[in-house]
Amino acid sequence: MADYKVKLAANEYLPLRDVVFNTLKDGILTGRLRPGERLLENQLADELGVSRTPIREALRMLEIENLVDLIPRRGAQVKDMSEKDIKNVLEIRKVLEELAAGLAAENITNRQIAELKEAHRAFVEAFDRGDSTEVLAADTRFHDIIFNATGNDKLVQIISNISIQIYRYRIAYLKLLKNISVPNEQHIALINAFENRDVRRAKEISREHITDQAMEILRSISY
Amino acid sequence: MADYKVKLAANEYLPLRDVVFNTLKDGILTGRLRPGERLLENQLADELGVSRTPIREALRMLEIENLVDLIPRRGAQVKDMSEKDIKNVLEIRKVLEELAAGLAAENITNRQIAELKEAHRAFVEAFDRGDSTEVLAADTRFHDIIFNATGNDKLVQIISNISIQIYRYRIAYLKLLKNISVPNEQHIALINAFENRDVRRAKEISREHITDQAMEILRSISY
DNA sequence: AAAAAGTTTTTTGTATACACTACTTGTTTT
DNA sequence: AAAACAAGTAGTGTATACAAAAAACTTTTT
Repeated sequence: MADYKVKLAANEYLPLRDVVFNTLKDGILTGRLRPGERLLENQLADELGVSRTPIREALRMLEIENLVDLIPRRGAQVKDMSEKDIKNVLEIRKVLEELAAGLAAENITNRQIAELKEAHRAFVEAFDRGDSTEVLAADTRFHDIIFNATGNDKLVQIISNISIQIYRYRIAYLKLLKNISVPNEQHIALINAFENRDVRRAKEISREHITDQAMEILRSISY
Repeated sequence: MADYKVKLAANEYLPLRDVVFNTLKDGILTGRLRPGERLLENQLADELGVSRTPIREALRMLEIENLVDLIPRRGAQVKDMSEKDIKNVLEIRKVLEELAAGLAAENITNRQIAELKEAHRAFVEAFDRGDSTEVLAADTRFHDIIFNATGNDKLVQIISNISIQIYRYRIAYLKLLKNISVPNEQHIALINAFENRDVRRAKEISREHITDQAMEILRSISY
């Protein structure tokens, strides 16, 4: 009874490489580390209070995750994305989200639909409060529930992977969002389609939703 | 004039981590390293004649690439895929290949169409010779030409990433392939759609092609 | 003053050392 | 004989050392 704490502590172990990986990833996603910025091993090691070994391993992981560019003997830098890259990613996201919406409509549970409603409520409420960080968090949660409802783990992973690449630009777009009515209606319509297990309609709304969002993101980056 | 060799040599440099990464990747794809097999750092270091450092970095990369599983303090092993995982991947591949076929129909050059015909010719010829390795190589080439014709680098990368995960099982399927007439007709019809820049038709055939292939792969693994 | 050559400094690449955890084997206890 | 315990062994995690290349800075040459 008293040893659950010990067990928890045992599971809390994370290799330093993963701590570094998460720290750098977060830094890149939030924009604290800017595109093009050099990532010097010694400097990072000093800042994070570890040796170069876990830093280097984390950089290799970030390279494969497409968050940093790595040139042999030259070092690493935060990946920069061109407008074309963003367009390309959004194009992929569109078909994957559509696939996800269709699968979710087939497999979603009532419990998950309730969670979806709750996430949407938080989304609207955060927007009214003007809390753009929470707007993004709630929106991400809303979509994550859908992905998990697909029952396709690989899809969850791939969408999360490509979403991460454009996360920075999605923040920018949501901060500029003045009117919530369109995404609001789309979320409600999507929940509705799920309640009716209407695959065709869920795909249709999803496609629309991502297309609209893509247009807004692209507009917001070409200031 | 004489220094092109020097220049080549200069560009030939690859860090050991990348050499190790490529070696292990190839081993996993060809099946020399079996699913579930443990990858011991010391053993690999001895076999490849390098220290543990590049081995470890390569293992981190392979983890993110989803080719190995990595449990902290326990080590790495070649990733095993369940039938469900394979189904999941094929489901994703279907929509991405369809997207690729549509984009390719819009953007493909006559030069690329010629390459496509050549790859298809090699495919048929290898099949007639009973050379299943070359069948797979030619088929891969055929699809790679299409991906590159999309003009969407991110798509190329993601499809290659997920294709790699099921590469082992695609080999098995192609080795069992007794009759080439269906893929043969589909390839020809696809080339035809490209020649006419017929987006809708290209997508349709692609969907069919991958659906058929998926069914065959799934049948071949559930012996 | 600009270019070239040489020198120092910074940074990455690789190997190695040591600590600590997980596993194995053998022993003791019941 | 099974379970519990205790070495001993093998393996991963992290830090550090040194080599080699790239970058920055100086000096020399023109």
